[in-house]
Amino acid sequence: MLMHTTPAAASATATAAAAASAMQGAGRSRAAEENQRAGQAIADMLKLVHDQLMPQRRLVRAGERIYQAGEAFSHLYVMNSGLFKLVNLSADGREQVVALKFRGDWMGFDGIASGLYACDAVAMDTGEVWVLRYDEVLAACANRPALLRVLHEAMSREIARDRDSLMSVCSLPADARVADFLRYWADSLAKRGLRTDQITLRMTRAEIGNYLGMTLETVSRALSRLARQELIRFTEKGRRDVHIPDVDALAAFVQHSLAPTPTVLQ
Amino acid sequence: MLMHTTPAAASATATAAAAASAMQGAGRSRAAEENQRAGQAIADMLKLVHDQLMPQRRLVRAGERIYQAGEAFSHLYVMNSGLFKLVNLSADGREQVVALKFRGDWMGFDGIASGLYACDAVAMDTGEVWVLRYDEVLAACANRPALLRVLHEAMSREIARDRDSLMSVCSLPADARVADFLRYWADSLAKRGLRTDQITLRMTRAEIGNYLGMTLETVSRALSRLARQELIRFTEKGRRDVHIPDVDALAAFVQHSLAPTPTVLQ
DNA sequence: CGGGCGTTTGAATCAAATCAATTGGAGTGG
DNA sequence: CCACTCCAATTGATTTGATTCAAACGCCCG
Repeated sequence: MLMHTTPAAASATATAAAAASAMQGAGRSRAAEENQRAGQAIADMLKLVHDQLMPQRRLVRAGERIYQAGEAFSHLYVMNSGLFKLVNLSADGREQVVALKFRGDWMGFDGIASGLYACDAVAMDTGEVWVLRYDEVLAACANRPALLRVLHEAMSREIARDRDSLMSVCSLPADARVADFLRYWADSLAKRGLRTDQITLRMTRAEIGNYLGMTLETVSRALSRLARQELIRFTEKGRRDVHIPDVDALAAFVQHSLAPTPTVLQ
Repeated sequence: MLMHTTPAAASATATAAAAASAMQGAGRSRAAEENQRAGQAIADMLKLVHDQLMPQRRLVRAGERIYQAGEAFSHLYVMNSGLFKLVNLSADGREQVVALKFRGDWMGFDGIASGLYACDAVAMDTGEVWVLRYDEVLAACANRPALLRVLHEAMSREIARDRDSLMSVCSLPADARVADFLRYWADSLAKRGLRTDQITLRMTRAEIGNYLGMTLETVSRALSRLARQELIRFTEKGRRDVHIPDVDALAAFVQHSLAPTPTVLQ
């Protein structure tokens, strides 16, 4: 069983936590800076929305649905805290988690075109969402370019993200897909100023598998293999909490899983 | 080599085609109506964009790239004719077709958030795209709510479509995925007032496979199996042209490929 | 006519799904 | 506090659908 932690990787792992706070290496600190900028952008966006639109706040608990597929579209939602999943359902009853939403993300865009929401938005944790009437948002945007800008950025980000998901599902083997999922989750937390070394998956293996296009057993095996390679670690009690010693090592694992040796090709 | 057309499947196929053609009644005509409405909406949108923004026209030939991943974002593009693919590329050099674009579709949204285009937009056929400076679009939207509406609808549609793609890739076996791809293509043509019984795929098997997350051989086999079940037919010369006798039968095939018998479940 | 691609098809292999059994916590109630 | 149930998760054995490797075909074009 190939020991994947090469000396380089191991030292990277060991220093990662320290580096993040002490911010020693060039690449590392640039990533950290970028995350901080992103975090500031999210905070600024929330402040702008809050000040300009004075949204109604709504508290949600795990399992609550903010909107449902087929319902008439009327509102957009901005997450202030918590965690949501968006669940698409097809004509024949298949259900599929198509996106995860964190603080600062918008929900409901899928309903604009057809006038009906295309998916369910389900809270996976207690949290607070801001409720915005779409027509009021539009009205407010008319004379506030900054507001329109953040709205478009949110939609654009969603488009780009959905495509990354598609790419991951289409081109990565199971283990790498799970690794990429964890990497993305950690990244999302980092951009929001939260610690990334210890993340609590509020999803069952079945839900993760559904999101990633694989069975729950495959998710479980993939996690076990990642743990065996020390790319992740489980906390003593329970296996819902995942410790990620080094996000970069996870990212590297994803990259190398397709190109064993990046042969000099064009 | 197991003959895949069991008596049950064969009769189902046979009756599906008959039913669909016989069913000039309710379902069929409603779908046709809907397509016509969609076609009108596209035409209206193009007229609006044309009149309000007086876009610069640009003619493209197969293989030309309208924009590239990493390039600074500045313009949006609206397709007036032709066919485009959007190709994402990852850090490690994987390439992935993430979307197909037809007349009336917008391109470039992915660049708004980050300020850089996230993918390549490649023409697959000669065509005409309208070139719009994003800042001019925004300026024009300020006092023209209708323009803002069509812009948002385009983004919304893209989000919804991307999620449908993800769902298809995650939850359908290879044959159904190819069937769903053809169904979607035919549907897109129908919405644009074009004939759907005879479609010309301007993609190689390798490209289709890349888009659908499978190998070119699997695409080829899937097409052969669909042809054997008479869900599609190849024209005498060449196998780039696909004849779809009945789009509804294709859709039915997709639906039944997961739930053999919709057991009375909940 | 012959080379070069794109496609098809077959056979072997492999990764992931399926089937099945077991473990491990969280929660409940005696 | 322990026994009990229930559900999530893990792990193993087997099957299966898709990939890989390989060969042959058909078509377009110089």
